[in-house]
Amino acid sequence: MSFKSAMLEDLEVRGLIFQKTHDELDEALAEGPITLYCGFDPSADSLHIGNLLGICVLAHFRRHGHNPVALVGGATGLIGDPSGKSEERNQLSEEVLQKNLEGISNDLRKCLDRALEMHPETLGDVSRDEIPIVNNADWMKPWSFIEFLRDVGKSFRVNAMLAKDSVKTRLEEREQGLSYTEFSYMLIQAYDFLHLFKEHGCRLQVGGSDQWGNITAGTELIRRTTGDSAFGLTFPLITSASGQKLGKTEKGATYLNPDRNSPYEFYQYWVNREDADCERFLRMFTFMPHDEIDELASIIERGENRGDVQRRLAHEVTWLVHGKEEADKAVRASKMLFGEKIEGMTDRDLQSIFADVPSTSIERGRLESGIGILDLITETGLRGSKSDARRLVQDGGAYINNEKVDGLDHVVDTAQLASESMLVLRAGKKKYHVLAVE
RNA sequence: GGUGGGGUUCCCGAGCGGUCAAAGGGGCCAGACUGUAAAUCUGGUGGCUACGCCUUCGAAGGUUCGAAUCCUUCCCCCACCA
Repeated sequence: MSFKSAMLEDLEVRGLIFQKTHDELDEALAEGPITLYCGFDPSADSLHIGNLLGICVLAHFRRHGHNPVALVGGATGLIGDPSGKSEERNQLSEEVLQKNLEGISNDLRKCLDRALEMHPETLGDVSRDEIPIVNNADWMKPWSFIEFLRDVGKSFRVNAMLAKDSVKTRLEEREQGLSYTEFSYMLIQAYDFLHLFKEHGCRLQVGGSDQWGNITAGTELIRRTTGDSAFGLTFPLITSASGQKLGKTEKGATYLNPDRNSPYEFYQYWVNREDADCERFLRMFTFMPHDEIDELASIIERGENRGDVQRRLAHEVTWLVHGKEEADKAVRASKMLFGEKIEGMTDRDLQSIFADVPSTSIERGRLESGIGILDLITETGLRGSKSDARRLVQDGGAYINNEKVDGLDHVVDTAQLASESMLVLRAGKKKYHVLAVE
């Protein structure tokens, strides 16, 4: 398939087109910059990796010179989108919602701005204007129920609503059912589109493939009330090559907010992607030139990947979400946390690298006179008993500053500090503990 | 209420007088290999002042030089009968 617009061409290559409402979108995009939007659900105080694709799609549009608008669902968040949900959602209190709105607006703004500082070689002619972040509560709240039913509800056929996938699936699962509240959700999202169309000249809504029903409800409403046509475009639902949902780990979702998941954890999420996912993810989530991605892909194809491709991917995405400085730090921390000898560091460095690692402080005097390794391992809680600690050392699984402890009678003293006042103990491959003298 | 079977270490499960800190498997912990993956392989898996000692086999008593193993009582599970 060939496109007139560079924009759709690019999205196609990136694998980001799932469905679009009509092909005229291509012409519209070729003619010049258009305004488009994507909505984000305030179900938590931070977005997570599952939301990242929407951000990236907006960013791709922005880098092509179009004008994205981000919508946060201050109104819809009070209702709950039934799309793709098997059960009725818990309603959020106004207070929590407010906090969530601030959190995700913050995430959105940062990412969308950083998207412009990356890869100038693929950056088009763009506007540096601040991206509008709008809240649908601002225009939904003033409506009275009666007025909304008369003005907006009139344009919806229940038959059509019932036919939508999001509604149909829920009704078929009789156990769950669907509240009137959630059933009405699509009216609000449809009205959002109409509102943005009128007020911001917004002609395109993008979203995940599960949003198709809500998006087309919007384009229909615009056609009925104004006679104009607006567009919808969805991107595919992303799963890993092995079928895992994007962003999910054993511990749950990985969030964009550094207070929830540190930049290091975020970076690690991407480092741990399978080979088979790397090329796709590089295209979707980074702004690297395609020939550069081709090159990385060929490394994997030749079977020569030693994790470099993942590290490259991780650095790019971490930069987008947490900034370059944090991304670089995550790279350094990863080296330390995966075996590189720790020495000649400052307390500050160690503190930031091992921020999430448990630590114990100890009196300077005790360390000066030396502490047996077995005592140290039990006191720091790395092992629960001395017998257990003994086994660890015998197995060769005990490390100080990433150097293997040589024997059971090893004595630790101040000479082994890796920085002014800290040293790093390790049990096995991953379990770290920071010891600090006070 | 009656009869039969059973409660073993993190879990499952063998053991039925000394050779039992207790087979085997799972899990877990390490190590090797590797790319911070998976798989595989190796070792370990009650505690301690450690070639020895102490505490563990539902609970409490008892027999015995010696008990997870035998006896008594109690508690709890399961099956069948009423």
